[in-house]
Amino acid sequence: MSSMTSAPVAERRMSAADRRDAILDAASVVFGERGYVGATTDQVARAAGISQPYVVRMFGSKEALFLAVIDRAKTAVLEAFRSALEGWREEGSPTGDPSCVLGPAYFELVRERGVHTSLMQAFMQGSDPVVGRAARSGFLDIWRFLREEAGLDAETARLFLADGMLINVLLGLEMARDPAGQELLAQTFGDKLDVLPPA
Amino acid sequence: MSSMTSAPVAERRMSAADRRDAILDAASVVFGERGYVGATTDQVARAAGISQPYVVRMFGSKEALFLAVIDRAKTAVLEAFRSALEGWREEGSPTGDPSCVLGPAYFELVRERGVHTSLMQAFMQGSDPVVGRAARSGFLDIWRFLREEAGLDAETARLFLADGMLINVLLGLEMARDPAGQELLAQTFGDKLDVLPPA
DNA sequence: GTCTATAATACGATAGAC
DNA sequence: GTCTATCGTATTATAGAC
Repeated sequence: MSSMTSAPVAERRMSAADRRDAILDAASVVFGERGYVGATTDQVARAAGISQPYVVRMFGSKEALFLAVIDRAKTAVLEAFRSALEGWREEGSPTGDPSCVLGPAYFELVRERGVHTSLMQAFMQGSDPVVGRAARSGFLDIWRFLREEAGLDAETARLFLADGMLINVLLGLEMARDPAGQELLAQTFGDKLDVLPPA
Repeated sequence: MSSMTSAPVAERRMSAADRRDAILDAASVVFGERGYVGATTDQVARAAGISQPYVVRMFGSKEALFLAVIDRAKTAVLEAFRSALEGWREEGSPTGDPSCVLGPAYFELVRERGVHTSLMQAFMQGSDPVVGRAARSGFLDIWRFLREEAGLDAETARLFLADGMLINVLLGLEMARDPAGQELLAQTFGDKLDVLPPA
């Protein structure tokens, strides 16, 4: 009876791999909202429905957990970009600039909660010896993708990244909480960022 | 002999106002590097050359100190913008877009250490009830300046803000620490952001 | 105006049971 | 695979002296 359910839907016991994914899902959101230092392993544990020591046990340390979170977020961004780029190349590629398909791909990632914000929180930890190095490396991976794989020139890549950083900031600010902020969101990105955190 | 020096140059005793400014200078840098939660009042105190309890005594709480830091940073940005805009209007105003003088004004603020980064750290604390509200309010003040005082249309304001956020991120990443990062800086903003933190 | 000493708490991590 | 109990430490804030 208990062995019939195998989908990862809030079970008491999970395989280590499923549990790991569930923790990463929770951690992405919590780190994205509170930042690397501000988030506690206990908040991650509650969000994942398990005990705090188990979170630490699973990843070894808070630092290792955060590194796993930002690596997964970077991978999600790059996979979304590669998929969009491939689709664009298979089709007629109407305009000469692939950034018009990469932008929508970036917006769609907002649905996968915590991707933009956890990455951004990492970007602001440049002074941390370990996290800072990983954050720079992740940012540079995305830069290299834009320049080398997508073939954007430096100026186009800068404009694209700048828009991305503004999106990240507006999410980090939780701009939709403020009435005037909603107006700003509407004027800048239409309704694509009008997301309120569930809390 | 001791009463002859009155400039705020690392004295043992200062007027409350001078000491307050010195603490804010130190706090801007420390908060900018480590973030609101990651920075400790003790780190601020050491950077300011005084004791930790005195920092707290002076501002009441770490939260109040951070609010003072971001308010001062926002004011510095707006004053730099207003000054640049005024100069542009007094002259011939060659192009029709004031953002070409606001950009350089923003870059010059990098010399005033901690302005961009402490603001950015605040922007990523949107989920904090007190700090988040102040951060949104500060961001909206800058947005309103761009739209209403500088007269930028929504699209131009968005592009300008996006560039600003990218600048903030590259500073937060301390991109100049990485060789490949220096190359990125050179390709995107020339030598205007090639600043290494003294630490 | 500024310090030392310290209280109070929150947090990451470990030990060990089941 | 997961929990409870707990240690050690770092950090904000207060009390009180000078």
